[in-house]
Amino acid sequence: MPFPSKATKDALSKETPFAVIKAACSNCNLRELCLPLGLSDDEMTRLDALISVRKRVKRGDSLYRVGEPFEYIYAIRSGFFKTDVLLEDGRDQVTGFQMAGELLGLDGISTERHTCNAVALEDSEVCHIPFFRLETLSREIQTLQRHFHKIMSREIVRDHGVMTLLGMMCVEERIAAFLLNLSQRFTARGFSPAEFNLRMTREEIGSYLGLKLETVSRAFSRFQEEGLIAVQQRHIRILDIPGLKQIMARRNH
Amino acid sequence: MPFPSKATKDALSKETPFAVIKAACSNCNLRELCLPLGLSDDEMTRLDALISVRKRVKRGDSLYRVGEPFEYIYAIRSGFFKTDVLLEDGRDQVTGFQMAGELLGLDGISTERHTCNAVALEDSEVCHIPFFRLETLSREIQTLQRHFHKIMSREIVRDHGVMTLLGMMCVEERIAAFLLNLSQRFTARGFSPAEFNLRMTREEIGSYLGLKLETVSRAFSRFQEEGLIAVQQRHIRILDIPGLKQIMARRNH
DNA sequence: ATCGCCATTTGACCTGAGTCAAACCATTGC
DNA sequence: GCAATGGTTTGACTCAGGTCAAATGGCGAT
Repeated sequence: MPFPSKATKDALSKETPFAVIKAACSNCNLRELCLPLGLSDDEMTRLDALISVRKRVKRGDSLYRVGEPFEYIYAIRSGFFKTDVLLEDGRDQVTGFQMAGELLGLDGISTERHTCNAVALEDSEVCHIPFFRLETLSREIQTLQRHFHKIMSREIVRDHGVMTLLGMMCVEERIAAFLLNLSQRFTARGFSPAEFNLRMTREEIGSYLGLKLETVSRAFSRFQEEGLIAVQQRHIRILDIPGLKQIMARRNH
Repeated sequence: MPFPSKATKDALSKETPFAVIKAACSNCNLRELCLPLGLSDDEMTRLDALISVRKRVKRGDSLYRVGEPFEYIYAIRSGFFKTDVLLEDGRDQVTGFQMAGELLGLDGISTERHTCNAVALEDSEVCHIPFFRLETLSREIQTLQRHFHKIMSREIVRDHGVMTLLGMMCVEERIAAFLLNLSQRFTARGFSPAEFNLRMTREEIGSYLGLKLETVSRAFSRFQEEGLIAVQQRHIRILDIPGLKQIMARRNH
């Protein structure tokens, strides 16, 4: 990257409103990862027409909260989110981390109310896609319909993966799986597979992986001692990807 | 129920092929739980036209297996299924239990291959719904499209619930949640909320809940001692529904 | 009716992850 | 520059749930 991400972010935040509004799927560099995948130019223009709003969400702010009426699904243009559900007693379970090109809000379709909270873990930009108009359009454009169904199904498959992780993996396997997953997703976005900044706290990682923050911290330290990774606070360098993969293979139980 | 379930099952299995083929959504008593919800008579007839096949799956047989090409989604007409994913080392995680009126196979849409196994836990009957024709039809019938999207979204929300369970509930909470969930689903199907037969082994329950079979067995015994339930092998009588709910509320951690 | 096979239950013991507590470190506001 | 804040690391100890093993009980096949 020519600029550190801080600088890029500042530049973006100085864009004129005009520029922000004009931006849409057709000239978005995420279109191969996001909803418009596979659409013709003409079809993409029609999808563009739906997405009138693109909004900034500041780090720590929520995009939507449990119980709010469902109206949009959201495509992350830039930034990083977590979704979580709260139990009555106040503690919460992180159900996912989402990055650029991924969709948020699919959980709301079922009851037309959001069933989780989506919180920005860094300053982010999201495209608002009016869901009911998206349904209309996907009745007209088969490619769009198909791809939307695939995205929903992919979310179900991802969730099954998390269940497997929570149901039968030990600490080290969970952490290895987590790091490899992030690495793979950063790679798909043109970033380094081996070096990145975590946007979330140890506690959030722990919540996602069904562990306590101390356990996450200890696992990172142990991986560091073993030369698998180099951790410095939120900065991670993966030194031995095959080594991490092997941790998940050698199941000793 | 006028007859014990054994007798009903035998009667069904003696139906003529003719009767089996004619049966379809329009005269299915599950239509209010299943895909056709909300369709007009005319629309339902068009959905019927897709569903040419209804098949029996014997207890222990699989409806589909990981890696098989995806072509249909399946509506359970009668019976009981589990879905599971296998890890390389042979152990498996049960990702769900499905009963009459629920859909199977949504996981396959994303890659057009099945990503889990669906196994009948008792002799069952399923309607085969050719997915690509369903997509076509749902481009024409808005109600069908909407309802299908809701079903997929509901599955995502359900999965989040399981993550919460696996990520932060203790043994007793998991078992209570499991029993209450079954109770509620049986109720929705017109059966007793308080008395039913488990179709799955302790091991399968354990796999679903992230526990070992011995732990499941002990929890059942403890609940029995406390007068919350009466267990006799696979037969469960829930004696104190509020008591079970309270277990999930009084979070002591 | 009986045999053999599983599923289930129960007990005794063990261990991996949680808990509690203290120290450390980086960042931000004054 | 310093203090306050909040995230992170590390250590010592505990315990919920896992492991291993043995006894029991149902049920299908013959």
